[in-house]
Amino acid sequence: MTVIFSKKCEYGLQAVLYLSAKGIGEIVSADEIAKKLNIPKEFVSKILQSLTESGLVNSKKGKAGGFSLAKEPSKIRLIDIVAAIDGLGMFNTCVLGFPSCSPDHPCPLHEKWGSLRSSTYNMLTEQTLDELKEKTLNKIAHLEA
Amino acid sequence: MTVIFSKKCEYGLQAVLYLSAKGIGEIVSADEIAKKLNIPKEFVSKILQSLTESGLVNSKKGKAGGFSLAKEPSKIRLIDIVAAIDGLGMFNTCVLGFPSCSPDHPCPLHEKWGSLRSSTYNMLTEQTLDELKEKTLNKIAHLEA
DNA sequence: CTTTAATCAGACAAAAAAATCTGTTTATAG
DNA sequence: CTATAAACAGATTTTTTTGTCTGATTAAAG
Repeated sequence: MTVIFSKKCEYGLQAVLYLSAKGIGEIVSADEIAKKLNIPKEFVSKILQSLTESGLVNSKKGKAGGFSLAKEPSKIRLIDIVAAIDGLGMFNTCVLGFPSCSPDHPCPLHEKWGSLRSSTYNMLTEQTLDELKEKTLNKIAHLEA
Repeated sequence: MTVIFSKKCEYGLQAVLYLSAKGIGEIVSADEIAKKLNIPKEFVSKILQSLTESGLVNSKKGKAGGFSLAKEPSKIRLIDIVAAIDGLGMFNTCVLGFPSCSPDHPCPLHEKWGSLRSSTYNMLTEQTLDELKEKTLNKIAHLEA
């Protein structure tokens, strides 16, 4: 099987969307996130720690501590989270794995894939957390099932 | 890092494109493919064996043996190779990893990603080996570098 | 018929990704 | 102050992916 984002990145995106749905400044524990999203607690905790280092998330230690967004949701783009976790390699390496793929020695899919990849990149760059809030709330409402 | 296709699938696509570039019916050894494409020989050999089981490739044992396409290049689509190696999971599982993602309980990216994914699927379905032959030949000509 | 060069089969090894565990530090609440 | 609940740090384990090795089988060529 193949996948666009690593599991780490999927979980990271889910967690950040969850944070944004709770409202700005709201502090949420890794435990709550893990339970609601059905993610291993220690794992999501690690991911949020790394996003804290990246400056996308704030953390507060001690009792009643947890995580919150470090910026306004309108200032956090999906690509920022992807870049922090998976990096942007998928947007500049050859889809067929040719190490030597370049505009002057393109692989057979260079153009076709290039344009799809750009569309994907643009989508992730345009989508900010605030724009997704309503959809995120809807989704979260149905997670109990 | 993330990736669209697994290494196995990348190598499989490269190898099949290589076969198609050599002309229909032409038999090529795993050794030659491995050397030209800079892929571990045993690995590409395994991949071609599996594609043989899938009916996309023919194999011939013994001296002067090797692999060849099992169908006309115009009848082999890229999606066939992807399906045989990586499966089609990436085209029907949630991009954010929500197990419960569906049209009635969509994830926040459901529509936007869905349309990009369809475009990708369509591209892989439309592209057959014969259509890529010229580009493949060009690429192969530059692999020595 | 014997040598050679190939696929094939299946175990094995190494590396990467995903997940878990153990314990420490920190801050709040009682 | 003390108990508690959280992040934090880092080692460890498990699983998956990637890659390697050994030998058996097969077929062509001399």
